[in-house]
Amino acid sequence: MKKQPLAANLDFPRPYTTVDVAIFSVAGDALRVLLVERSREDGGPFAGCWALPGGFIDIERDADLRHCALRKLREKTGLAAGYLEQLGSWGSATRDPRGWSATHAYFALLPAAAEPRAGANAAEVCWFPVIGKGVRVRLAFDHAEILAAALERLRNKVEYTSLPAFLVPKEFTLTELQRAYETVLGRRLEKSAFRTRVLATRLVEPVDKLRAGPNRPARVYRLSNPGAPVFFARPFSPRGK
Amino acid sequence: MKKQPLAANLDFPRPYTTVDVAIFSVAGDALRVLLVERSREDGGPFAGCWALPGGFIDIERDADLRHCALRKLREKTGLAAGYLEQLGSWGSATRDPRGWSATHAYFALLPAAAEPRAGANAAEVCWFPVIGKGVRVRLAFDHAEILAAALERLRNKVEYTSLPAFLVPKEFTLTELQRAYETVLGRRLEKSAFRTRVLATRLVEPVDKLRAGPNRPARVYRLSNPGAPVFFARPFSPRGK
DNA sequence: GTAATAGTGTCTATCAGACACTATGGT
DNA sequence: ACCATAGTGTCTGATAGACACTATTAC
Repeated sequence: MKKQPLAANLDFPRPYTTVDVAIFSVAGDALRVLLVERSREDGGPFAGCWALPGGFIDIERDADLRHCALRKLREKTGLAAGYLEQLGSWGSATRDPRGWSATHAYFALLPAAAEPRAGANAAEVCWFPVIGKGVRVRLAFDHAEILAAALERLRNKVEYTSLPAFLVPKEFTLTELQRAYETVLGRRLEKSAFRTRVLATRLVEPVDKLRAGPNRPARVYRLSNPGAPVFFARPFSPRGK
Repeated sequence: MKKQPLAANLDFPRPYTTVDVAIFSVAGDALRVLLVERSREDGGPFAGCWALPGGFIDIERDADLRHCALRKLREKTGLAAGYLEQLGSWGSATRDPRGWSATHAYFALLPAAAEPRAGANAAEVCWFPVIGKGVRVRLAFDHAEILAAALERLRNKVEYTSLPAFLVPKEFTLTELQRAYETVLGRRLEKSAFRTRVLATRLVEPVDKLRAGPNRPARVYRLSNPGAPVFFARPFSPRGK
């Protein structure tokens, strides 16, 4: 049985360590995810392939994993995330052809209105519509698997949390919020049940504004506590069983 | 703006990478977690301090993160886990005094009967009762935080999954299963509601045995699908709101 | 008034919790 | 017969979904 290495001897090989972020937003009636095109010139693997934004941890600049994820997000979108959650980690001997590597994956939600200024390397960044469990292009590394996990987590949580509130502008009507839920879930919800649920929690609070239109104006709301999501007691419709 | 390193130049500093496992089981009416005492001789940090079992990834032996976690579990308990789930990852410049490090944390559930043979280094391994959000001893690194997160995840999931079935021997009565739920939750459940829920799902199937006692014998059950946990449509009692 | 969407009230099926009841073996 | 625990039946309160109804603005 092999002993743990001594403190004086920490020079055994270590995995490459990266952070990747699945960044979602809604446009119209579609959920979309931000992807970057990998360089064709630096000789790295999966050249020209689309991938989740991410990269190596910079131990000089990143105080911790979350800060690293926030930095990736900022560099690609120029925006602060409405919501950032750790998704999990993927590590194996084979996921990167250069050797044993592990990535810490996050997922982020951006409000619809906020169009990313597409940071430093604009041409390489693009929104892709989500179709089923992923996107139509082949992704680098195991990013298809990570994206599928992010989508599963997002869709699960939408059933019993207020996460879609982070996909909507700061001020919104209840109908707009309901549309965000429906876009992520891929199915319609009952207006009455939706409003009852949302208003029964302390999720939103009314703003003293009305949204005009060719009809009765809608009350405008904002999040009561923009920092943290709300958990509902039950999912939207009984599943499983 | 700093560029990603070229493929030819991957020699920039990388974080130390470890895997840690919070291993739970029940004994009597108490939930307990397995801890190891850190060596006082190898000059490593937190000497003599209790810690979650874990250590550096061995890129020669560990095919992936999960295998690494299974290896740690096997080395400390000599047992295969009934359940092993990834919990999350913790990484920062300061959590390990030796430098930037990241750990991939898992949590595992062991059946009550299975007493660990306490692997290679028996004297250093010990079960500690869980009290509130952790244990009574000070833990190394940020392991108190990781343990608290594991407990929170476990207690949350117990509300709407069959996880406690992995804390119970292969064959069990419904009352024994209910006790496992109650031990983790820290509160009593209604017998009738509990049985209805458990039997309504395909969680368990009867074994052709009875458990004798100074009373009416109880039917013995086993898991229908020992591989995967079952998710219930609702938590045990409405929370939140 | 009409169109269109905002917002509310009512009914019902479902189900968890409560609790009392019956069942069955050991002594 | 009695005890202790296994296991079941019934009632009730809460609530999500369904759906119809009212409200309010632009035109």
